Amino acid sequence: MEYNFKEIESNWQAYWAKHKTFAAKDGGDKPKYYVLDMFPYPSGAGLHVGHPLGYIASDIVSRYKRHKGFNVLHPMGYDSFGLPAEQYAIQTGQHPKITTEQNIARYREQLDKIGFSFDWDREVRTSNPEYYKWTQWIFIQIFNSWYNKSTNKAEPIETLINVFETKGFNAKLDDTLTGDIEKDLEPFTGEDWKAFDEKKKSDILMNFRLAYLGESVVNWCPQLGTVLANDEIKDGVSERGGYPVERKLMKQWSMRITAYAQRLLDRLDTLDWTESLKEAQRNWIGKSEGTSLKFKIQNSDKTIEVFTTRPDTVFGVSFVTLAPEHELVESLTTADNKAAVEAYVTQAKNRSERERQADINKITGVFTGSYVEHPFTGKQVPIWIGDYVLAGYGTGAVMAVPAHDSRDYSFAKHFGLPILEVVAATSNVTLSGVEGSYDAKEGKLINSDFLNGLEVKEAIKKAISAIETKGIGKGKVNFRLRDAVFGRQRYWGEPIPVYYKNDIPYALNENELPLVLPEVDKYLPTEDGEPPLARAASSWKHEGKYDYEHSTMPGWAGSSWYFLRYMDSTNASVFADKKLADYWQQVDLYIGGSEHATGHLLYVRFWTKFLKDLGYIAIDEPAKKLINQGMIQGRSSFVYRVNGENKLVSSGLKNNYEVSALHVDVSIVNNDILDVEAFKKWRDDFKNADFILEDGKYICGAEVEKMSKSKYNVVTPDDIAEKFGSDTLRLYEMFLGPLEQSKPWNTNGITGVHGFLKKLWKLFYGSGAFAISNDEPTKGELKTLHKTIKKITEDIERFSFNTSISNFMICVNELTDAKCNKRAILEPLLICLSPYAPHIAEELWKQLGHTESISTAAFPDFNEAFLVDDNVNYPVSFNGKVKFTLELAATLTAPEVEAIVRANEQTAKYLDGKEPKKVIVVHKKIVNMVV
RNA sequence: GCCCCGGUGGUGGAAUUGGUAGACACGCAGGACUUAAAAUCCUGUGUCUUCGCGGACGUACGGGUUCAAGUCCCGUCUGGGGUACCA
Repeated sequence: MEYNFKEIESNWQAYWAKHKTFAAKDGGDKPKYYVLDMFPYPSGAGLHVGHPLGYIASDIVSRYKRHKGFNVLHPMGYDSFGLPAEQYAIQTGQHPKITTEQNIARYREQLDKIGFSFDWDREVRTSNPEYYKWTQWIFIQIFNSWYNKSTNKAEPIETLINVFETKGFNAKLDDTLTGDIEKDLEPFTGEDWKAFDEKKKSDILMNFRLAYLGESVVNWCPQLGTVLANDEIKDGVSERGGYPVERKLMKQWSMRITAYAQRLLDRLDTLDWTESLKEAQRNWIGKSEGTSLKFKIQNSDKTIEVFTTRPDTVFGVSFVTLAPEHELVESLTTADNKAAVEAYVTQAKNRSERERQADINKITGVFTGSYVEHPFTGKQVPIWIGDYVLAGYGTGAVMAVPAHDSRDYSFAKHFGLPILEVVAATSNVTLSGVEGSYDAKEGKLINSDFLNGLEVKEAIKKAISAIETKGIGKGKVNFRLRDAVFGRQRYWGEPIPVYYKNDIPYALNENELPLVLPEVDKYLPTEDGEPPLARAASSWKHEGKYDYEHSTMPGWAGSSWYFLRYMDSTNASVFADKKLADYWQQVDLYIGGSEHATGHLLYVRFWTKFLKDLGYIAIDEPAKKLINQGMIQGRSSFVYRVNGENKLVSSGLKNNYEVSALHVDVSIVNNDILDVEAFKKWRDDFKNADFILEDGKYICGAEVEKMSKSKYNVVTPDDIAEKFGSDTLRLYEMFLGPLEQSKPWNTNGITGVHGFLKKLWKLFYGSGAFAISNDEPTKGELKTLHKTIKKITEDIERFSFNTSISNFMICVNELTDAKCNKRAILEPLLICLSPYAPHIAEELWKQLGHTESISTAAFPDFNEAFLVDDNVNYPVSFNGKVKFTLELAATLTAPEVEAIVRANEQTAKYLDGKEPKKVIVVHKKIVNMVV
């Protein structure tokens, strides 16, 4: 019988679905193991071969862990809110719900064909009201919480109200309450608080709530009609669609992720994630330690506060620079400079994000006309305005030390400001002065009064203590991380469960959830620029009276807790039962793309810590181990048209002509050879074209690009499954190379893995009919088997799937050579292979007479005894170069080996009568003679 | 600019702790079977040199440590990704 993969695969997929073979049990004696894939956004284009790469890897691990006796949770779902379905809705009027459902159906069909062992009973969809009810619920918990710096965790807002009622609040003294994360507020007493009206109380609490409504400069994307988070912007344009982004001051819902900055940073060290990913998060969080320092403004009682990481260079300050948005700009500007400053500030504020990035090297600024006093020398220091200083970071003002900061240096050079050197570079570093500044944190202080002669590190300490003694500043930590903007002015997202009464936002009660997304007539903003939900406003009101919030949640809301919902996906009374959450704990293995490094993976860590703080779950990190699968790029094929003629020239001859390259559908190209007839059919306009061939073939050009419809280079898993079967697809995707590595898709080697499966089949069906022997295996056969078991186990444990496939090939090659069809060998081999190629493994397992799925079989143990060789093949080298090998008994000791090698006649040849200076024998490894 | 990860045959890649570089697969060449093709099987395949035995070279480049380096150290070049006035 032939290896009929189509029949085998569809049969077993039906069997698994019918018997719920892969349903996880919520408890039991087996240890648990949770394998999670980053769930997909179901796009209209369907899956291409790049998407399942990570799913195949996680499926192999899941199946392997089941064989190893684990209770495995391996779920799948859909991140089903998002922009593409909404953009499509705007164009066509079709409800995004319908588009989304169609896309999900298509995804499901494709996923099923690959034979994944998902527990589909636990599927989640973020756009289902039963799901987003709990996303809204979590939002409300966050809204109703504040961050207590002294206990270092989130607490219910009531505990804060309690403090206000009894002690009041004073931002200057109350470090524990503010923790440097909130804005300055007018101090008030407990009595004051009780006397405040509802609105005032609400406004004050907004400064502390972890989900809050606040005015902030946001990234506004006019084309998408919404604000975007920093991680949704790439190169100054939106990640989705590539539209320009502007800065705009808006009232917005935000999440106070900055409260968790330190914890998000600290816990990274304990995670088994790749170093590059942890590094990306560290950079994004961007902790920097320094000090605040106040400069007194001349002829005024006001001060300018700056943040610096180099207080040691304070004697090198030659000017102070303010951000154009700084609140003191107006009051500091003297009459003479007023016109220039106003013009500059207006211009700076209106520059879009993209313009700022485009002329990053263009130095602009203006003098205010005012001066501050140097806190130690008392000398006057001019105050400038420059847009290289960011309003949102630190205090929005810097002390400029041009000799030791390259940005200050460029500014000083450009405007002819003095450059004062205060750190002498260590001898091995070139001194500054000529071109550029000396930024390094090493060297000795000079021209710096009481700091002279100190090393930079000591000088920093001494400067901070001097500053603190003088009461003009204190040691401080700053983070680059910003609070996450949480509102989106879009339709297809979770409604934010808030309504407004007398201009005060109130969260809904739990029993009012879910707040279901209302129907609207159009998916566009209203005429006066309100978000689409405002279109429903006339009938969509809380208690029939109060307006709901009209913005919706961002894409990352639903994905920030979905790993918890899988534990208890259908529970209607809680987001996840505490018992189940305690049982499944955290994700043991999480696989997904590295593009989520600073978005999803920070947010999900944030929400997990929050839920832990409030006692809903026991863990504070979502995933113990995380692997980033590489991207599979497309490999585009090209034909070359001779300009101005209906003539196509093969790639190797194209240099003889003036040509333009045209993308050609990769499905009609095989090993770079174009199927000319198919091409004529595909492009009707070329049906009469001349083809200039080389060696009778039309060779296409190729280039690696992103896989996309417009480049005609999309290969779907369905195409491959149709031609070779899903087991071949699974093996081939793994065989391509290391999981983490990005690589272009190329089917050139697929026949190799397909041939491997056929060879395996032949071990059972060698003579045409199924034939298996119950004979005792030979020593050699056992060695082959156990070597394979050992390698495969090691490979899976270190996620090296490509080498597993090679090892299976070696094994089957050896068994084929040995003409082995023995049950004692083939049965364990099938179990090893079943995580990789489950359909063929199940089928042959059944042929062997088993009635239960192979997934219930225990993974075979490997026995070291079968691997021990009687002989060792010693490479003998002279001066490190191997000249010959010698097969010697393994029982020989190192000195015995040396003696035999010395006595060998070939050795004599290479020694040429000389006595070796030294002989190294590494037992059971190698012999090296130094001549 | 800064940070991270890479660079090995014609190609994808292997070499887990410093111990026979190139496993496995593709491609290519030759052969068997076949009227023919497909499928399958066998042999060869890093480069240079040699009729052959053999020899020399070889993991981006230049140095170093070591009996021994793809692997460790220093420097350079180069590709990819992230990030960017973060004081």
